[in-house]
Amino acid sequence: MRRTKGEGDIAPVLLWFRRDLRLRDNPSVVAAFRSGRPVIPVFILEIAGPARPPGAASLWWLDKSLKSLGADLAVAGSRLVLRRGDAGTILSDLAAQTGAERLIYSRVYEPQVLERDAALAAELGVETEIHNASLLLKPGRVRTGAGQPYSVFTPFWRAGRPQIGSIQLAPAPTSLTPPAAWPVSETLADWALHPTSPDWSSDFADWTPGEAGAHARLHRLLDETVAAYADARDRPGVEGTSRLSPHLAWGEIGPRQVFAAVEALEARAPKLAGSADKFLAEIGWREFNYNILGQHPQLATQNLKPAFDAFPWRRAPRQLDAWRKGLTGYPIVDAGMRQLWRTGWMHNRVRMITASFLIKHLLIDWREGETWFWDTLVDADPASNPGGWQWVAGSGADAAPFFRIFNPITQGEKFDPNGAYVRRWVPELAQLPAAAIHAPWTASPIELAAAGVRLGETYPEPIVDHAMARARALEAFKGLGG
DNA sequence: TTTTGAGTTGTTCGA
DNA sequence: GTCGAACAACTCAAA
Repeated sequence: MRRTKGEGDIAPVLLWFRRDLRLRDNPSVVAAFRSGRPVIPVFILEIAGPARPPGAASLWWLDKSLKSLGADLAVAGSRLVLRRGDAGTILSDLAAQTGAERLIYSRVYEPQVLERDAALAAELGVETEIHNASLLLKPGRVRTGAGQPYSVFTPFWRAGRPQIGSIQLAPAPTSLTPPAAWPVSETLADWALHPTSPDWSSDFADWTPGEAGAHARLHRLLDETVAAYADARDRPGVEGTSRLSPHLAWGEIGPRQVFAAVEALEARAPKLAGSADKFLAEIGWREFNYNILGQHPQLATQNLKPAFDAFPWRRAPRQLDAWRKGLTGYPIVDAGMRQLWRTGWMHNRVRMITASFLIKHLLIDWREGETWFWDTLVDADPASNPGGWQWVAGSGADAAPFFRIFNPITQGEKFDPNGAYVRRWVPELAQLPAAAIHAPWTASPIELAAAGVRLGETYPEPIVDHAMARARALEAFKGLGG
């Protein structure tokens, strides 16, 4: 039903939340607040939109994040209107119902979404105001001396970081003017984003989706993690990483906020700068991957290097299944895959090991792994996830050379020396001595018996032999062109 | 235009 | 045990 505007009515603005689920330093929120008009915040769950559909773990996160945003908006005297369906139709209906004359939102930097949004803005018949809430450097902005986009990380970041300039963070508005009447909203319960029968999310409890949880992680990073980041980030058995990735993925915190906070810390504590720069480079990789995605919209499905199109990937459903379930017989691989399944997240070092194992030891198409990660990671990101997989495969930008094949045994011994990570996620091996925990088949029968391990029964034998697999991969990848 | 140095994260082998 | 070289060749980016 169309509301009739009376004398003195001020047309409200529609504030469309997307992957910017925060109030602090959100340019769209600031713009809506400064408009001086009533604000109607809305989130639209697009079932068949242009965006890559979020996986199950991402939807688990979204459920909590929207709840948190709704609560934060309530404190500001506002609400979050939830709708499901086609964004164009819903926004058009909302504008008609509420008399809104302006739509404010932040870009989603997936090329297909950018394209649809441009068409949507043209068709909607209301003024649109578009902001960047999720990147430090807009894709395509950083250029080489010859005016080309970068495809190698190090020169990209060397050139891009100084272009970020000084950052003035915007606070959250204390209040948002409500409209005279609220449009109808669906409920999160309607959407059923939280899994049931079975609820596989019982071990996701360490996460606190939402803006407050994001800032708690940031403060922990600044107070504790950054100082030892350079080394500790490689130790999966230690809390050495920021764990900001899922918060960044949904925009509960923006890279500007993280970058500014870490740079401020570097200024206060120059001794930390080396370690902190290592962390900032990870933020840089996120930027870099969005830069690549902007140039290659099919990053998740097409090899960046066409030479890989001819690669003879193996079809090995049972091995793929063993990989997904964490039953490969290589403890560090299995620990990673189980951590992913149980918690929706995997340590970065172990992501490389498990990805390398799938691609190089099993010769299974990187897209199989990318798809699995997309569905199971709470931080699944449309740029970073395919970018990372293509990097490991060697088909991507600035990719790893083909002969870099991670040895799952030595990687385990090097980065999980006492086996804490394996013991936690592969409990059937927990009683093995450290010397054998990354290669249980090397343990003596006495050690195995004492640890209650029966290879092939309580824990699998390796599904491939490392030396054979390495030689096979070198042969297969040889001559693909680096 | 040509040249040059460099390139996220490794492994293995032989001295 | 430690160390350096080989593992290929290519492409990028800047001088």
